[in-house]
Amino acid sequence: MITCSYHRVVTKLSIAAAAVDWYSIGARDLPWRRPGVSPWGVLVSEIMLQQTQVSRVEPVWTAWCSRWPTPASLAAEPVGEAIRAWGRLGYPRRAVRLHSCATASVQRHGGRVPESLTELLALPGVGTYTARAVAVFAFRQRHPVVDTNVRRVVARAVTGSPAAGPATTGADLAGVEQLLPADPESAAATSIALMELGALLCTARAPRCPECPLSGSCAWRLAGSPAPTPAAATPDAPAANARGQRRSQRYLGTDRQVRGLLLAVLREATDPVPTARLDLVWPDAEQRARTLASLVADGLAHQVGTGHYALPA
DNA sequence: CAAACGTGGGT
DNA sequence: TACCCAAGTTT
Repeated sequence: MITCSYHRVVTKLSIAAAAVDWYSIGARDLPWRRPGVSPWGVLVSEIMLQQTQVSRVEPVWTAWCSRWPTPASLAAEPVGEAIRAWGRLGYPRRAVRLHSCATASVQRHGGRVPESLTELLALPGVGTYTARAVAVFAFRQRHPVVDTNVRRVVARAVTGSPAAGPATTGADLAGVEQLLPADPESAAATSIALMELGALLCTARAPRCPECPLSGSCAWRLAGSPAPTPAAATPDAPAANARGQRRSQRYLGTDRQVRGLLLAVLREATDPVPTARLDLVWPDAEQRARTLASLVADGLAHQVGTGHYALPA
């Protein structure tokens, strides 16, 4: 009873402390973590890092923050410039939303990134994770910050399961809250450490348990590191069908691919592109028309005159 | 709530 | 080589 819950608290605080200790020697030196980075720099990094590897974000973030060191500097340029600077990071609507974040910061928040969770959540492209990441990493507030890495670390170290279950924001936040020290600064350090641990050691595919500071108390290890249940279908990667046939390709031939092909042409052009040139990137005229229209609807492309397209002004 | 949304890293 | 998965958000 008392002893039991006491040990439970000690264990959880130990997880936080061990992760933070490890972080001081194991963490990467990432540019957006360096002293002096503005809240805007943090916001830019968090948006870029959504579903995107660190190694791909680094050069784009550096160039972006050098060119647009403040929300006002980006808001002063056409959104098309943001889309161009986004390069091949993927999910280019994030560039449009980041430009909108800049505009909103200028119009509603005096040119600064807002500090409250509520105001952050009101920014386009800023959801539960990103709002908390900015509030904690840029403004040092005390909130749980739960991304896919943290969910996996907690699933293994605390719950003992091989992988994180489907995202359940409420329960995930409550679970991590239990691990955080009371002091905001320590809580922030814990969140970054858990994320880094998940990214470098407690990885999804081949975890480096021998190097992990939590391995001694990890519930998953203690249970014998059971393998995850086989064919778990993920949203974007459906498992084999009922007849056991090979799974369908996720990307080739999809609207996603065609959008990417089309947008790449617009991004690299300095002048409006004639539709005849866009016709070259994909043979199916109907799919081309559909995806081009979707790019325009998403604010990623703009029709110029009758037969030309360009990045939006 | 499931599906859509890019592009490439790592094994 | 496949194929999973990556600091998620929106509709």
